[in-house]
Amino acid sequence: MLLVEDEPAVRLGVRLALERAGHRVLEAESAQGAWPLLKEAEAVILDWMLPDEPGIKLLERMRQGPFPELPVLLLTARAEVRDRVEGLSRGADDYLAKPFATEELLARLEALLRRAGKRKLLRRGPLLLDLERMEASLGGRPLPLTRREFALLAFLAQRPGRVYTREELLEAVWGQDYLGTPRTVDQHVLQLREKLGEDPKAPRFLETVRGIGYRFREAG
Amino acid sequence: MLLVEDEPAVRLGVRLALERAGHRVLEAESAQGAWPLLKEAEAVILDWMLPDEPGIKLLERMRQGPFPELPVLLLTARAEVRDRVEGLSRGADDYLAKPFATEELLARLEALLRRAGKRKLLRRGPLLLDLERMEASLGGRPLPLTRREFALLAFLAQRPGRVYTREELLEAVWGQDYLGTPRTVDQHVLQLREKLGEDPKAPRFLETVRGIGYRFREAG
DNA sequence: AAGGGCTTGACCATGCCCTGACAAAGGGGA
DNA sequence: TCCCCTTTGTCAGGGCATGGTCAAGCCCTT
Repeated sequence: MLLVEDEPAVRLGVRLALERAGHRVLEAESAQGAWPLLKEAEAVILDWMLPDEPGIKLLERMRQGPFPELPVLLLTARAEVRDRVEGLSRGADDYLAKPFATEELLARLEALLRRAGKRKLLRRGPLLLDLERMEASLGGRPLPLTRREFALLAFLAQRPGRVYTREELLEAVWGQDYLGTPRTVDQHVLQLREKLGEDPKAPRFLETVRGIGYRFREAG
Repeated sequence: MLLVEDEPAVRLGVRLALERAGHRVLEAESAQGAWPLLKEAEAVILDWMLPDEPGIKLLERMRQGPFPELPVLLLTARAEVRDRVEGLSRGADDYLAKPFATEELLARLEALLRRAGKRKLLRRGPLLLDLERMEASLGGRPLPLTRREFALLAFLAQRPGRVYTREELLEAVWGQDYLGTPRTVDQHVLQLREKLGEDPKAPRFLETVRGIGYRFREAG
């Protein structure tokens, strides 16, 4: 997620909101600074006015250049119909008028990503699972998980609050014909907890339900 | 029971198996054909690949549309973890890899229906017992119970007003081959009363019937 | 051959469960 | 009413099942 915005206060606010929502954030203060970061980005939040050139100019170069598809959300101080039309016609996928609520921003971004990538994302607080790519991130930082770990975590996170026995987990994640100790599940839970930075006393995500099994903690 | 499968041979085989097991079977060969039949179905057996669109697409539309809860068993030729994760993450309740034994199918379907329908809740005034999750709450607050405590309380709460001897409780909750003092029951009743915040003089839930045993107090 | 992922068995900490002992309460008879 | 016996409440300690953790080995991929 690339954030191109020259005003520090706005940049900080948006950045924090994005990270809270599980995005990894790159920043740039100018069109020039943004250009080399584009190839890292899945989407761009672009200010209309930038110190070196109008954001819309950058957008135009992107569209005619190597990034014809990259989702762009345009931030503008002017909310006039005229600007809106201009922005969209020049290749923005959506726009948002300042001042805006961060929730609004997040919601639009979500919609944008969904429309653009049709990627299936599973978000649980700071934890983000990209089910299509089998990639995970925590608080914006990429989280390297193995296949089993990812599959187990994704399965549990699918229904927060529901408790699964080790046998159910083995069947769902390992396959119905799997033979092996139920304790294997424990081991993977251990690995996951470590990678997730869980406090052994008060896990944020993976809870043990003594005598039964494990569950993903409900939101809140 | 709605069966969505384009290959006639498979469809026939599964259909016969389902009917032998006492299910009424609706059939569809495509996603499009399946849609209007959904509202009749108690559960869906859905092929991953269909002539008009992937079964998983249909599933997605169901989940986001009018059938967020309908149990779905996904049939897939691919048994890879990746597909499994994707399928389950998109809202399937279970999956089965082709080729499969019809017995296997029936067994899973059975489990599915049981799981779907059997979210049994037991409510006794402010006390709420979720028999599936083995979770209890009192007046809206979660009530942490151990396995034994929960089993004992749930058993007594099944029939309020009925008195059980310690021997009956031991047999029902501990198992018929259990050896041990009947006084063990007392201990667990004690624990339960404490957790339930009972007034020793006038218990709201767990009553002692002197000379006989215990009972769950009748409502009112 | 090397490396990483997966699995397993072993060992250890924790907390549940059970028990035995003692205190308290109920109930019947004089 | 008082006494005594039975029944139940309560407490604390120990055994044991359960889960956490570690390390070694297997297997697959590179």
